Amino acid sequence: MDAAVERAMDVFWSRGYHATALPDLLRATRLSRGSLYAAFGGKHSLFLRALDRYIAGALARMDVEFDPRNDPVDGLRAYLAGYVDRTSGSNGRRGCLLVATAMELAGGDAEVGRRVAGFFKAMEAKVTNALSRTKAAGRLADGVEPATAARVLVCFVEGLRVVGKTAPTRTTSQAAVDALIGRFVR
Amino acid sequence: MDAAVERAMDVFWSRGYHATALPDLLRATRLSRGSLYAAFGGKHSLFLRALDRYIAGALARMDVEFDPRNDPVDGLRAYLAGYVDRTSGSNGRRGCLLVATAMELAGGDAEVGRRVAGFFKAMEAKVTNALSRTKAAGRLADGVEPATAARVLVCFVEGLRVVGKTAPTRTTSQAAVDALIGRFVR
DNA sequence: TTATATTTGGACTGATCGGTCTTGAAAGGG
DNA sequence: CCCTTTCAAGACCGATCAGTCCAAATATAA
Repeated sequence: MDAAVERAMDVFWSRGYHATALPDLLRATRLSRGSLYAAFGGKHSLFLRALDRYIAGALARMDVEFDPRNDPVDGLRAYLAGYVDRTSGSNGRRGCLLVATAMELAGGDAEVGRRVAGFFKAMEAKVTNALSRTKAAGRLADGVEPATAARVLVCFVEGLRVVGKTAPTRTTSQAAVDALIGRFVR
Repeated sequence: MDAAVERAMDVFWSRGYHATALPDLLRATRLSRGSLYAAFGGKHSLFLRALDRYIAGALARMDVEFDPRNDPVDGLRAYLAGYVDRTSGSNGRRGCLLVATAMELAGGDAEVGRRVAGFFKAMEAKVTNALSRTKAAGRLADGVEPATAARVLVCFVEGLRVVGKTAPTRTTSQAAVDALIGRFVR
C-alpha cells in the first residue's frame, strides 16, 4: 500500500493533478477501481497522500544534507548541488511535484495550500538553521542575516525548478548556484 | 477580438489550462461556441494566443523598466519591485500564467515548451544587458559576471512567483529582494 | 469439503469534456 | 419589401471523467 502511494506519486509528478486520469492511477498502482476507492477514498485523497510522501522525502533529504555533525557550508553546497542535479537536462524537464502542485492547486484547494505553505516554511527554517551555523563558524559574508538569506535561497531553488522545465545544461545551473553561494558564504 | 484574447488569458491565468473548460471561456469572451471556433480554432490555439499575449506584456514591461535612458540600477530595482508587488498577498495567490504553464504543459507540449524557453531566454538577455550597463557604470559588486548573475536573478524572481502562491507579506518579499540585490550591486 | 469472508475485474452511472452542426434571428443591400 | 449574408444560441456528438456497484473468483476457516 505504501508502494501504491509511491507509484501514484510518480504519475501525479509526471502529469499533474488534472491531467492524471483514474485509469492512469489504476495502471500504476495495479489496483482495481474498487480497491483503490476502498484503500484511499478517491483521487483527491490519494493525491494528498502522494503529496505528503513527496514532502516527507524532501524534508528527510534536507535533514541528511544539513546534518549538524557536518560543516554547515558543505551542507549548503550539498543542498544546492541536489537542486542542480534535479533541475538539469531530463531531470529538470520532469519537474517538481511540489512546485507544479503549488501553481496548479495551492490557490483554490485549502488542504493543498496548507501543505505547500508548510513545506516552504519548513524548508526555510532548515536553511535558516544551516546559515546560522555558518555564521557561528564565521563563514557567512558580512551583513548577511540568516533568515532573510534563507528566503533568498528558497526562492532561488524553487525558481531553478521552474527554469529547469526548459532542460538547461548542468553547467549553466551550477554556474548560477556558484555565483549565488559565493556572494553569501566565504 | 484582441479583447477576447485578453479575457481568455485572465481565465487561463486564474485556473490553468486543464482546469479551464470551454464554457468558462465562452462566458469570459462573450463569444458563442461557433464564433470561438471560427475565430481561434479551438481551446489549445486560443491558449497559445493568450500565452503569447502574456509573454509580450511581460517583455514590454521590462523594456520600460530597463529603459537605457535611465540608471540601470534603478531599472533593476524597478524590475524587482514589480515582482514584489505581483508576488505578495492576493496578487501572489493569483500566481503567474507563465510559471503555471511551464509546470503544467512545458514538458509535454512542444509549442508551449518553445514559448516558455524563449521567454526565459529573452528575460535573461534583458537582465544581462541591464547588469552589463550596471558594470559599465562601476556599480556592480566585484567579481560579478553579468550573464551568470542574470540567471541568478531570473531564477530568484520565478521562485518568488512560486512561493508567492502562499501569499507572503510584502515586507517579507521585499526583504529578500533587498538582501539579494545588495549582494550584487553597490 | 463446505461455508464464509475478501477481493477482484469491469459494467454501469450521470456529468462533463472539446468539438461540430443546425436552426433561427438579425443585419445589410438591392 | 424581399432576398441574401452573417452570426449567435444551443442541440447534439462520441469520448472520457470520477465514482458506485455487483457478480464472479479467490482466499480463509472450520
